[in-house]
Amino acid sequence: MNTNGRATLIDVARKAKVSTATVSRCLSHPDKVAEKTRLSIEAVIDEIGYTPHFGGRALASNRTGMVGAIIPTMENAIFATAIQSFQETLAKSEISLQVGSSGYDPEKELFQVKSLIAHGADGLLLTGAERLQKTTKVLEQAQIPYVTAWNSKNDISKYSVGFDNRLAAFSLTQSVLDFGHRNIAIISGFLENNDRAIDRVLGIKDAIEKHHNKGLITDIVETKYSIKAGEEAFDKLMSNTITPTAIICGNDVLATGATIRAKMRNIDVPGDISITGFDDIDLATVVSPALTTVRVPQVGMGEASAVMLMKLISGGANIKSMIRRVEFKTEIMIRESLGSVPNIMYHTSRNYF
Amino acid sequence: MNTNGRATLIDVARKAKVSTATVSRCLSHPDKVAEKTRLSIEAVIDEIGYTPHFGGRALASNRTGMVGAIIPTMENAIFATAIQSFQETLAKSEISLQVGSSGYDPEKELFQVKSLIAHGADGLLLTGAERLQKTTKVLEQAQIPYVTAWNSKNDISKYSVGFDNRLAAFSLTQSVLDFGHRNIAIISGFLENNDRAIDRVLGIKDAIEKHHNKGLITDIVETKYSIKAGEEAFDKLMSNTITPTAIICGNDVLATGATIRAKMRNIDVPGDISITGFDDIDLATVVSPALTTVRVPQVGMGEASAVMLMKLISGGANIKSMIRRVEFKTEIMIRESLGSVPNIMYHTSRNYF
DNA sequence: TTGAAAGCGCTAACAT
DNA sequence: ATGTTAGCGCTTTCAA
Repeated sequence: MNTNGRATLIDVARKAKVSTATVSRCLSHPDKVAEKTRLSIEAVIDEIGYTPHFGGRALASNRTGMVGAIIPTMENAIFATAIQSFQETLAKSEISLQVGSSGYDPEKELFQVKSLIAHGADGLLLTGAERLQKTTKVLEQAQIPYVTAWNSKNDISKYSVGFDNRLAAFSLTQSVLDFGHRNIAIISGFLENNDRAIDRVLGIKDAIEKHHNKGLITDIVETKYSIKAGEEAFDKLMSNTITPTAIICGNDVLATGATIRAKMRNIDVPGDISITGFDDIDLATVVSPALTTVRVPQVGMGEASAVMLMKLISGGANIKSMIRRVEFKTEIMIRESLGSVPNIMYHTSRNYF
Repeated sequence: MNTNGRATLIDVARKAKVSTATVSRCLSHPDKVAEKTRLSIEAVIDEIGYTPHFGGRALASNRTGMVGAIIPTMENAIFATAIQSFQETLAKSEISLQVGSSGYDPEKELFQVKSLIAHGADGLLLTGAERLQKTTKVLEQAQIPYVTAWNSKNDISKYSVGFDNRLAAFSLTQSVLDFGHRNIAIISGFLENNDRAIDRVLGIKDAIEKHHNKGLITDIVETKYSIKAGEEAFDKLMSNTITPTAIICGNDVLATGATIRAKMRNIDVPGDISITGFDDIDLATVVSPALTTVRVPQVGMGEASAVMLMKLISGGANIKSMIRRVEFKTEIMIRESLGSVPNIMYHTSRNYF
């Protein structure tokens, strides 16, 4: 018993009449201990409810069995789901996960990185490719392995798991153009410090350019990622002098907000206006009409980044030969919220009734 | 430099020409160090990118500045939101959070509890009041402070933050009965090992009993918490010989599934059948018709449990006088999905057209 | 297969 | 205000 009344290795050793070394071995390399010894040690451990002290272990072995992940927020299902599968994959190898959220703020991210390193994370999962120079410096000085997720571009020298946001947005926009839309508005998350959001906007512009600029971006509203913000952005767009026939949203949460507000205002989707999302979370199919969106491989990314990070941590010779980048494909999910451009003639004639 | 090339306190001390104690003090109690000394130490720390080793600190001080939380799953927004506010509240006091998920499995919960204790959690947040005896034993033997959330009953001797699931379900069911419903079905999460789910079912039964059993529970379907499961449960209920006029669901996710499936099958909600949820997450207002549900104080619970846990950890004399239980009120949100019992006459007559 | 003992990096009590 | 030093609980090398 230590001064806090907590059982220690020594207590176990005494009670089992073996040395601390044997108890330690029994825990870390059970196969190197005689069956009989092992059983009696395990009995004692159970009896006095011993759990190894993490600090001692970390100090002696310089490994914690813990990795950290920093995501913008757990409130968006897309991150929650990915982090859940990340965690489940780690748990299979008895690695635990410490989570921090940055709230899309690079300063907060730096703070969390420092905190996780200080707390002995064996490795880190970060969101997106861009961060403060200082953060990168801290990461390198700590020599801590890390994987970035959600963005497979702009990240040549590092380990990353993700998809091409720009390309995905490009494909989605092509579908929108194919439906005949020319006046397109964008509701995006704040672009500053958010490479995923920036890439998505760039992808949209790429597609319009490729169509010889026959498309027009009527407006870009930047706002926070919430349903309410999506609703307000929709209002803003509809109060402009040039209104869009299609709204491309930075994610499903924003698109859901826009769709809800359209319904409130008796604006038909997609009859009067088309709306698209990004991510394909549950909301996308629950809202009515169901959202045309981009399916993002949440679960796959969680698993792949866990596997990559674990390889990086166990290190050794195989690191040089390992895959540094996993790029997932995305899929455009065409659903009801995207339709043809409204026929102006019809609209006009309707006024006669 | 240690063997891993990581900077240590000694490196800082040498470079700053002071003792390790002074560096340590500079980090933990900056006010006890001369301004000048502090500045030069901080400069060195920045220069060589030193971050303190968590294990060493934990070992020496027996505090980690980390707490653990175990929730069933991050995929349900109700837990994600609560855990987010829990984390934000902790972060204000520079306490970090390690999250584990149990998947509603008490064995997994035990595993996570052990893991978090082993990793030096200063305290724990657990979900619900019931757990394996063994888990309780481990918690007590480790003498680790913990708070339970989501259930304010059945937990007299412990520290808890939550609300009365049974009472909330009771009130909700009263509303359902007030609308004239007598044939009521339940779609619940698996009841085994889930005290919140059990309490909700009990609350429903309480209300029906109070109405002199004029109500009838036509069926209880237990299933996992997913939209798809809610859909399938709806099908099951409609294939019974006695069909309900109202379905009370264990949470919003299940209710969303049921509502979606009703729409698919051209069954009008609430015209033909009423549906209620529980939690009031985003889904509840996004699905159409919007769900009548119970608003659960997600953010409040997250904050309150963080505050309570931090008090418990800092300990001292104030523990005896502190509040051991915070019980939040819930609110019934009446929305479109709950309506009057369908008029059979009308239904019959409709067949004439 | 097991034991003895030397640290791992840090904190805090005590000494200066 | 700063330095000295004894551990904190564990792992791991080396020896038996």
